[in-house]
Amino acid sequence: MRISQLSAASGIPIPTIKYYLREGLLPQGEQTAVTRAEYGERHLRRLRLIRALLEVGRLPVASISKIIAAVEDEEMPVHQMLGTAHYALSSPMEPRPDDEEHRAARERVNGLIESMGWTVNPEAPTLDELAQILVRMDHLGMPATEQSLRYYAELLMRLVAEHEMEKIPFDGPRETAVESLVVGTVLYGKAFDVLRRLAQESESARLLGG
Amino acid sequence: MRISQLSAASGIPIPTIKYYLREGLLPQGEQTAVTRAEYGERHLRRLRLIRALLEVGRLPVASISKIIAAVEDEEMPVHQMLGTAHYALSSPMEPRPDDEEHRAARERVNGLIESMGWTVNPEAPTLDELAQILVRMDHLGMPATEQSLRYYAELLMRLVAEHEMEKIPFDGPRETAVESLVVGTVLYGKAFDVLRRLAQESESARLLGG
DNA sequence: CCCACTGGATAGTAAGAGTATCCAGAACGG
DNA sequence: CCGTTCTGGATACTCTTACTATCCAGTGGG
Repeated sequence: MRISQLSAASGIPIPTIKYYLREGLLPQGEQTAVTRAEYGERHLRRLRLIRALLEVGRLPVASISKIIAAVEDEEMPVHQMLGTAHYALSSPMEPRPDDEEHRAARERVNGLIESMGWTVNPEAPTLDELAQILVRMDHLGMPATEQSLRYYAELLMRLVAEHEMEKIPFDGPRETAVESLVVGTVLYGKAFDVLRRLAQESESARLLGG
Repeated sequence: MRISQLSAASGIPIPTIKYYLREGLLPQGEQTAVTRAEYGERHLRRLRLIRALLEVGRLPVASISKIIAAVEDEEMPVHQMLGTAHYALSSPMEPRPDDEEHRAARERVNGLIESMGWTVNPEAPTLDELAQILVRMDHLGMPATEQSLRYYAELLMRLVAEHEMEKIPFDGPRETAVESLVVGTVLYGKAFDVLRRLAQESESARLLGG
C-alpha cells in the first residue's frame, strides 16, 4: 500500500498522514526505495487508533505520541505501559503545589484509596486530578461526601474488574493487549460518560416532565 | 466590588474577566457611572462555574456561553435547559449523515434506549455521539455487546437516579437548581471518569503485578 | 485637582492541529 | 527511453481558541 492508498482507505488526507509520521504517531512505512515506502494493515489500524484517541478521547497529539511510544517500547511491562497511558490521559495540572486546599483534598483521596484497599501508585497524577475535582465541588457549594465517593468507587471497581479487564486478550501478542487496554480506557470511559448523560436526561424527563 | 477586587478574589486576571464579559459568560456588573461598575458574590460564583467547566470539563468557551444563556433564560423550563447543557457537552460531530455504518450503530442505540424504557429526545446529539463510539469500537476490533451496554446503562441509571438527581435543590431558586444540574453533569462525570481510571490501575496492578 | 483605576474597543499572542508548497528522485505507460 | 505522475522529506503557511496587551477618555478618592 502506498501513501495515497493508505489515505484513501482511511479517509485521512496525505498531508495529515505525513504530519502523524513526523510526530511519531504512525510508524514509518517499509522503505522500498529512496522515494517509496510500503504501508500495511498495521498502519491502517494505527490510524484508526489515532483518530479514536483524537476525536473520541480528545487527547492532544503530544499525549497520543507518548502513549504510542510506550506501546512500542517492547521493554516496558504492560502494567507500567498502562500507567503511562493513564498519565497521558490526566488533564495536565498547573497547580500551586503549596495550595492548602488541594493538599487537604489530596488527603481525602488518599484516604479513599486506602479504605478501598486499592493499589495505586502514589505518584499517579490521576490522584491529583481527583483532588482537584473535589476542590472545585467544594467551591461550587456541592461537596462530594466520602460515602458517595466510596459507593461510586466500589461500583466502578466491580465494573472494571468483571466487565472490562477480563476482555483484554493478555495471552495474545503484546501490541494487541496493550492497544485493547488503551482503547478500553478511552472509549469505554467515553461510552460511560455518554450513557450517564442519557440516563440523566431520561431521569430529568421523568422528574421534571419532558 | 470593583473589577480589580473581583480579579484578586477569583485569581483570574482582569483582561480575562473582561474577555468573559465580552463573550457573555459573565453578566455585566451594575453600572454606577460611565466608567465604573459594581460586581457581587454572584459574579464570583459565576467565575468559579466558568473555570470548572473550562478546566475540569474542558468545554470550549462557546459551549459555556450557550449553557449560560440557557441558565439565564428564565422562560426556559429546567428540563429543556438541561437538554441545552447536554447538547453543549456533546462533542461536535462532523459526520456524513449518509454513513451506513453510523446509521446501523444509531439503530443499536435506539434499541438500547427503548429496551431500557428511557425517555430521551430522539434529536439529542448524545445519541449520535454514542453511536459514533460504537462505530469506533467496531473498527478497532473490540465491539461492545448489547448485553454489556444494557448492564452499564442499568447501573448508571440507578446511580444517577439515586445518588445524583436527588441532591439537586429543585425547591430552591431556579438558578441554583440549574447550576447544580450543570455542575453535577460535568463534575460528577469527570469524577466518575477519574475513579474509573484509578480502579483500572488498581486492577491492572493486581492482575499484572505492579 | 490630579492621578491611579475603570469600562470599552481594538489588536496582538501562543499553542495546537493540521494544510500547502517545493523539491528531487523513482516508476509505469507508451 | 522519456515524459507524466507519485513519493518522501523539509519547510512554511493557515485557522481556531483562549487569552493578553494597549489605548483611550472619563471618573472619583485623597
